[in-house]
Amino acid sequence: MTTRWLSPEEQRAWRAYIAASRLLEDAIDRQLQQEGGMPHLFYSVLANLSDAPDRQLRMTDLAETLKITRSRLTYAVTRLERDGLVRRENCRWDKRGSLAVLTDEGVAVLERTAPGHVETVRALLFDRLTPEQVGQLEEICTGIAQGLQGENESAAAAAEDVPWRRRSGSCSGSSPAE
Amino acid sequence: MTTRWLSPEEQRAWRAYIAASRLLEDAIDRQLQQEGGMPHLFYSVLANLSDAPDRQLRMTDLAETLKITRSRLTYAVTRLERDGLVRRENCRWDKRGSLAVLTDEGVAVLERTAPGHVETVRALLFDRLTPEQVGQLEEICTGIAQGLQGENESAAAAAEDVPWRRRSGSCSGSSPAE
DNA sequence: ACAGCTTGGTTCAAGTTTGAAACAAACCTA
DNA sequence: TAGGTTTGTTTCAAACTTGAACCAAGCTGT
Repeated sequence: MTTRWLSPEEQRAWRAYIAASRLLEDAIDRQLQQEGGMPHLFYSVLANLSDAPDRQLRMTDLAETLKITRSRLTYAVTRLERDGLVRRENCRWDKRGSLAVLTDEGVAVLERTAPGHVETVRALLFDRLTPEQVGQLEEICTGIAQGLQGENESAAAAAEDVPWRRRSGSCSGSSPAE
Repeated sequence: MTTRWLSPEEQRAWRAYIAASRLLEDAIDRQLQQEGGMPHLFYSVLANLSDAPDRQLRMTDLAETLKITRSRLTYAVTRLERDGLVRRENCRWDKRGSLAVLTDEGVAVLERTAPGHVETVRALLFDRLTPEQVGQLEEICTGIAQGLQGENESAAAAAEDVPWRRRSGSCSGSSPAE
């Protein structure tokens, strides 16, 4: 079949998206690097741990919610561990498992860093969006993300006998947002 | 001033955005790596050159439209040059300058790779958006991008005597989209 | 109880990105 | 026109990412 190229509208949207996402991530990385000494992803690791029950999470679960590979997470946690912000513990239920635990120092760093980060996200993104646009953005991104995960999961599910997975419960938590 | 945290809606939107952009870039990178042997950024370099008059662009201009640092572009072009897809020439007007020129082989690779790429972008993004959402996405991203550049440029402009810059003309071109 | 498959994590090398120099050519300005 | 600043680009080391092994521990069927 002959390729269906992007329409002018799609093309404009695509280019705008690329530009915006590149600029936004760069800006946020720079801010976090300066004020927190770490890239955005590492901050997200801390933020996610702080939201988790007991401030700890299994590596795979964390990687999954962050949408990154396990090896990338291993690197991040290793670095954060070296800096004393996270500690590793082995999972008692599953001897293969490894838990990343947020240390007190990690909490402190997170609390010190969060305001500047949120301020930045606000200034660069939300202050420039109307409430409707916030809703639109969420809807668009949720759909896209679902589609992208759905692929893997449905493929995986189709290849599996058991379609539902049991996972350690997450949820709740009121802490320095991300 | 006490930090204004993100509202629940903003928080949801932010998380969804992070997830979507991470998954999307990963998927696109994987596709392009497999079928074209290069990451998305490198493809974009080729695509942008192919749109340019004479299939050539100054390094700085290219970096600017791609929203990346000059040193990042230097690396990309060096690699593409090693692979024979791009060639460097020195700018005659400005002996400091360097031009990146798309080679015939570069054109060929681009033409061979573009359909799969566009197909992917379509499947992962546009096929999941209504026409209105495409418009919304463009508007949102354009605004954000402008804001993010505006900062630098207005800061730079404020620090300059001459507010407008002369740049080699760009525009036009009908080629394997990006 | 054991062979074989799956899952959770890490390791390692190769590739890419970052940011701060280093350079050279162009552009003032006195 | 010499000296000082700015602009265009590259270089270099350190940091980060990727993907393909690899290893150990759980699970399965026999």
